[in-house]
Amino acid sequence: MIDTNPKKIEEILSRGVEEIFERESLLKKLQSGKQLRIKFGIDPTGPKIHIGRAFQFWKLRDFQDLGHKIVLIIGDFTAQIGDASDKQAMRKPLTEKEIKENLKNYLFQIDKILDIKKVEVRYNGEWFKKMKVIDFVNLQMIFTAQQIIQRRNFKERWDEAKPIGLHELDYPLFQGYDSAAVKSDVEIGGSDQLFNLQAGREIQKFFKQKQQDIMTSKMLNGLDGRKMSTSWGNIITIIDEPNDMFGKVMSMKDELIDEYFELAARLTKEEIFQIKKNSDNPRDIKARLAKEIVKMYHGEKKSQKAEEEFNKIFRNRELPTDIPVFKTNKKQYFVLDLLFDAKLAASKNEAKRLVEGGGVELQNGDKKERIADWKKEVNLENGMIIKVGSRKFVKIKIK
RNA sequence: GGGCGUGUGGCUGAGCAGCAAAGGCAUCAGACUGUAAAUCUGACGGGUUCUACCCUUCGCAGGUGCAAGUCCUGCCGCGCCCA
Repeated sequence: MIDTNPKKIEEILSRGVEEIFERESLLKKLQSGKQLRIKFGIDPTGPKIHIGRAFQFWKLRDFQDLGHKIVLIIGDFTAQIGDASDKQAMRKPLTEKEIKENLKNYLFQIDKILDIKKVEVRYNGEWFKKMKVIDFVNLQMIFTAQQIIQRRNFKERWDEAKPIGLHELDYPLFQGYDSAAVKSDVEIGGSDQLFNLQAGREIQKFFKQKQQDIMTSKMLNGLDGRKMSTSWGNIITIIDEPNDMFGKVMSMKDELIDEYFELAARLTKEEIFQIKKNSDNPRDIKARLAKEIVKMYHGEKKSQKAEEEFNKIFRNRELPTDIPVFKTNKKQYFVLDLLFDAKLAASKNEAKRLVEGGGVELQNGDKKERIADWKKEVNLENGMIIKVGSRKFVKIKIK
């Protein structure tokens, strides 16, 4: 029932892995043939899972495929606190309503990667909501203030005199206590989670449990090479539309290709080697990577289509398959009003800029006309296409 | 409770009383191409009768100036230090 194939185990312990404590112990556990409890905690803080985080779920999937038990901790309680990992500033606590909403979306997305029916899903409110204050204080006694504060991102904020919420210091305790509550054998997380994962080991020790082994994964950088972050807009989420997903991969920096092959795709080393052998043009390698990533979340067919669509629009500069339609009953239109009304520009000033920059083109059949004068009034015809930049199109429909 | 400091456009961060407000990042357009990459160029609050004019912005509310992001007063938020 438990797969102990050495090759698979080796893959699990190496691919995309940053650190393991204790490696020997974990290896033995995996070889033992016993079913392990693999803990993974998520705070339903944002609505979407990006492909960087998805890597960790794929890692869990590997464990699941070997027959181990995935214990997914939903931090409905801790989400109200806010983890300090990876944060330079305090995080706003979420309301219960937001948490519920996020959670629903989360499970739907996780199901794309894990077999959710086989996962043990636990909410940490289950134990925290009834924890007594005295028990919590006891938990705090396991650590000294120095131990907690020395953690890098606390230290940095401390040194820079930036605010650190007192409650934030408790976060590692809560996450660590989760491990004791579910008696986990292994916990995985991002490399920014190392501190929290280790707290789990300490707390398990305190409760005289066997200490979990911990594994941290490498962090996938965003498309521009900076840290992935929703606010940077450099992420790909696993529910992005196929075309979007494909395009985003194509737009990433060339230097990131290897990283994405390792963390965002599931191809074997041999396959990757082959791809690189076939072409040394980054465009082609990226296209191959993009296709693979889209396939993981949308399947072979849609992935194929996304590639065709991409080539159509950007390589051959043709029109996309689906063009939004702008319905109107006016046949004469001032360009600025047209762009504004068709939502191709957020304001008339912006429309003006676009025209002045030479980014606006009208297409009617084979006739193409670049609009250079923003005062111009144009005659509309059914089926006419307005093109703004290289990727915004609108088709005119006259009522 | 006391002292000091701080609050600027999507973010960051300058700003001597005459600025729609430097720089950086992000964004958008153009050229180029291997692509929505890199590089270069330009734009980047809104509106209009459009090389000009008008309106709205620099935590909030008042005040002094012909003129205030810039000075004064009072609030509010945030930070540090002392208690």
